[in-house]
Amino acid sequence: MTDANTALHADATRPSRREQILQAAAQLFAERGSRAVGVDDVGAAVGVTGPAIYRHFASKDAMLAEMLLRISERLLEGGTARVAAAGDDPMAQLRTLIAFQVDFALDNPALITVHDRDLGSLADDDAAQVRRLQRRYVEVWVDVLGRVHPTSDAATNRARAHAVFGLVNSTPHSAGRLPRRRTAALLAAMAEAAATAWNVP
Amino acid sequence: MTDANTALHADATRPSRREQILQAAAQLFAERGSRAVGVDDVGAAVGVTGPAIYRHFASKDAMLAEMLLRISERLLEGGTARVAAAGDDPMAQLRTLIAFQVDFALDNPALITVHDRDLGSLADDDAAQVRRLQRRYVEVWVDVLGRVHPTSDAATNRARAHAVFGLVNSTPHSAGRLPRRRTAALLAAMAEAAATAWNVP
DNA sequence: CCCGTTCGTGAACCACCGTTAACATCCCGG
DNA sequence: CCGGGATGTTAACGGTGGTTCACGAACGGG
Repeated sequence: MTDANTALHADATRPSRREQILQAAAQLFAERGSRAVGVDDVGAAVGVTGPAIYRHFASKDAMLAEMLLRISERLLEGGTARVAAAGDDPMAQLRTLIAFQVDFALDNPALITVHDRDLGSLADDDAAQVRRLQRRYVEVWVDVLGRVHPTSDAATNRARAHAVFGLVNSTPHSAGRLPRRRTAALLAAMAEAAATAWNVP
Repeated sequence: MTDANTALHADATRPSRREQILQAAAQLFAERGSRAVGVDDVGAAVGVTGPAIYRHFASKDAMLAEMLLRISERLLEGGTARVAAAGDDPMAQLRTLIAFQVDFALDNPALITVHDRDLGSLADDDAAQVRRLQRRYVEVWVDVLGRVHPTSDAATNRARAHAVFGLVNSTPHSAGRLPRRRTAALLAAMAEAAATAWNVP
């Protein structure tokens, strides 16, 4: 009871502190790398001292784990939902997937950065779980790409998917210099051109 | 004299130990991140103890600095050389640039990984110098892209360049699963398609 | 043959950082 | 009004890891 009540209480009246911490930590982790960021830094970013964090997270690693798990879940969930809502046309599915990934990357450049930089700083089981989710998300892309390129094998389409991710996830390197609308349109056009490139073995 | 002799001696008869260390360190840094790798790890990877490294490098940071500086220099140098040797045709220039970047990324996935993950772990002046080199390399691309897309402004072409880098530098995520030739061809085709995508503001 | 340089080792030093413990404060429900 | 849980604070502990030091061995040239 205490457990459920606590959780409810925390999640209902307090989307605050815990989320604040996660968000601030994501920002700091993206800027300097999780290992270079101290617990005190994260605390300071939300106006508390370092050890206060342990009232909300079991450990620094648990913070990172929850962060990465959430990202992977959001991507997988959003990706499958978009594809499901896109009808049967493979190109339409591809375009929604691209739009989804572009939006996510533009909305959360910090999460994108942390997502593929600090996976290695995770405990083995957490890392494995994140990788499972990532793999499933990649498979969503591979399925769609497989319908766009019926003659390519899965390995090729996996490489294609990773290449498109790399393209879209370049936002942390080029963000802010261009108005968001233009960046989104540019990335979407480039991603579609890359994903549908035809003169390939 | 001592200095010159030492340097000559070291570089002539000994492309060995120092280079070994840099290479092993690059590998380890790419796998776990520079901050997660101890000097003992690097030493062990080349068959010596940790402190032995200080016979070859002033500090762990100096190692990383030299590593990143070399990468940036090789990219800038190679890129400018290729463009210069490619004649006046913008598309030919773009294709050599792409081929160059693809080859580099496939030959040195570890360096690619470290290059944009551990820049933040560098002393301010070293980081600034690396960034200067990076920027000049990007400008090489921006110039070429500017001739391919005469109606786009420089900011757009910078975003384009970063997107292409992201695409090509996805090799660490998808390497090994496909034969190198096929990966190279695929990435080159995708990169060219992305770089020349036309339906853009 | 011996001196100095190079390269390496093992031990010790020291700073940093994640984590825990002990103690305050605030606030809400009975 | 009062007791307990949630939330913080400061101080301290302990491990890790970069760096330095004092010393040894190989080795090439005068």
